[in-house]
Amino acid sequence: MSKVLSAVAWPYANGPRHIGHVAGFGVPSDVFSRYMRMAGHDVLMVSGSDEHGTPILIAADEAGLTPQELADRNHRIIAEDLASLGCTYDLYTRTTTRNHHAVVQELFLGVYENGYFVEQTTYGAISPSTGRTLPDRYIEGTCPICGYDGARGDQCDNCGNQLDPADLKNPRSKINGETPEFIETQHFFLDLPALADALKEWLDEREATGLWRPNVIRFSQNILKEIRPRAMTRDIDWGIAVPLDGWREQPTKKLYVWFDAVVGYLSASIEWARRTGDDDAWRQWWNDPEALSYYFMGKDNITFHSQIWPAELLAYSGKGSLGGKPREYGELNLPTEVVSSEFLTMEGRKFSSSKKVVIYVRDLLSRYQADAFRYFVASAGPESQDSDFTWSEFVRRTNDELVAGWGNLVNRTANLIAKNFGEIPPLGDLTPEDEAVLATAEAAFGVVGDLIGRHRQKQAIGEAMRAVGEVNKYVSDTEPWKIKDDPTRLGTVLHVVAQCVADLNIVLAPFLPFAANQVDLAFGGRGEIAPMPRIDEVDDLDGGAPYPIITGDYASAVTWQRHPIAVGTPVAKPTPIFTKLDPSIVDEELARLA
RNA sequence: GGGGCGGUAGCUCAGUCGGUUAGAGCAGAGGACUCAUAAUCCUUGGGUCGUGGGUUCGAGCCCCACCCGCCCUACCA
Repeated sequence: MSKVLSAVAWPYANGPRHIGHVAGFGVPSDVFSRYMRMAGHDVLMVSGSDEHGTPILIAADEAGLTPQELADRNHRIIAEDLASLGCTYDLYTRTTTRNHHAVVQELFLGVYENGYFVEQTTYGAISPSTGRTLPDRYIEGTCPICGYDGARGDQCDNCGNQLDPADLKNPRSKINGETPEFIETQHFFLDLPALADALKEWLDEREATGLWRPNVIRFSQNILKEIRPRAMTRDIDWGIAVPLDGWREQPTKKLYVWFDAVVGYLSASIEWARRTGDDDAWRQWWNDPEALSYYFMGKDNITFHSQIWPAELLAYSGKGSLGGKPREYGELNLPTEVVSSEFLTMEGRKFSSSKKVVIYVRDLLSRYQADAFRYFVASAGPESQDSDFTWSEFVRRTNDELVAGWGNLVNRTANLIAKNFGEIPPLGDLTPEDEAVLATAEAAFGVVGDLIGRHRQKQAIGEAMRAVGEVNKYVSDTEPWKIKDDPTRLGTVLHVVAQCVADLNIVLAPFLPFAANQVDLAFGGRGEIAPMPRIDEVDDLDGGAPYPIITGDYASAVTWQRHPIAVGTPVAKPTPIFTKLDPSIVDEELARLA
């Protein structure tokens, strides 16, 4: 039994999230966390909405809202979506809480006092009308190399060269068309070179475990080679103030959104502890070197989780080449594992909200079962390479595997028992094939659990479904419908099948939590083996505005082992648990994309 | 441009340290069964492992070059 931190990527709140996002971090992190709880570990699963930064400012301007209003709206939508998916966060919060601001500033001060910030003057573009930084990608003009007129400040899409926005001819703001002003501006840079040795040591140690996905560890080691200081402040009026005299008062100097967002893992843990009434409870996951931490994200975020965030933690803890000592949070644990997924594409194309190549989470969940989507992601998601979501494949996986395989096994088993006994019959003498199928079902706990623990969820659910197939085969082989004149043998067979179904239902529960409860209910249980998250409306702990969070009581999760079924438990004729999809939905959904 | 990942059956993918005849699911073909949402079970056809070289007794796997897709590299997040 270990302390396990499940640190889940923070969705950016400039709009609702699409299914590619939740396929990358949402479903895998929940499957892992559910399993680890069932296996007896003490899991703390945290995340929240990432609400600062330029894109939110721009989206708010376009919508005629303040950034806070926009963030409020999207935070609620994203939280509802994640809860509907069944994601069991101990706390899903947001970055605009006063607690988060205070924790970020404490981290900043720790890093600052230990000397890991350097002040540098840079030359950058601002919008003359707002005084805000104009990020390179929001400037366009004529490429100085090829003369293409639609070049962005960071790169020319025509010739592919990387550019400096100051070199663009006729530069203009993509936001409002005005000519940017180039000014000198002071910023704090995180002294990554002073942390490089410590980062390398940590990565080497992690690599030696052999547990990280190869591309993640290789990529992480590689970016260490060209390490340089990175700006951690911005000229922007939406973000967290720099907690230093002379900076705090400046309305357009804020911490870089990425400095702030990754601190969310810590601030959310602290907020969770404060809400439980034990203010220091978070320290069991952060200060104890034995505690484990797993970070779930898409591959575009690897650099922030295997370099920036560990660097912040090392700097705060005083473990870089400049030394130093931690402040009140003490020495903080570095990630045990950065679990990065690849990308999901949509009918062969990249997701794009503007091009309408998109399926929002809530649209999908309004028409289909959350478990059907979770099954698709677990069995066909972008776990270790990019994968493609197509509606025809979604229909096929749902109908041919989930409904026809697992759903049918559950259904035929409950039907046979309801029809012949109305309750779980007693077990008679066991034949070798009875023993074999029981052994297969029980072995699934070890096989599937081990694979989930090693983040091989595709293989894990494949093994679970293979066991489902073997039980289906057992039913066909024993032909219980032909042995009605031998009630003892019939009862034995049906008891064996019911036990296997109960076993596999637990094994599948991390993947299919909604179905797990329905199956449990169908076989006379209370339907509570897979706990569900809830949304609470809470007050800000430090006097800010109220907001919704995801939380829940997950202690009741069934344990990861065979629970012998009780003879005499009533079993009624079931209603099908999974909905079979009409193939015509493929055309309907494709029409929505056009 | 630089770094990285990938390309295996019609589709989606697995393939450990280089080792026998390259696997699974689905789709296709044939059969069995009837408890079950026409579900299930059995049998079966299907491959130039992106291309071209190389190393080796032996290459899907290692090396080189090239083609294609994707990610990172940027003050997006």
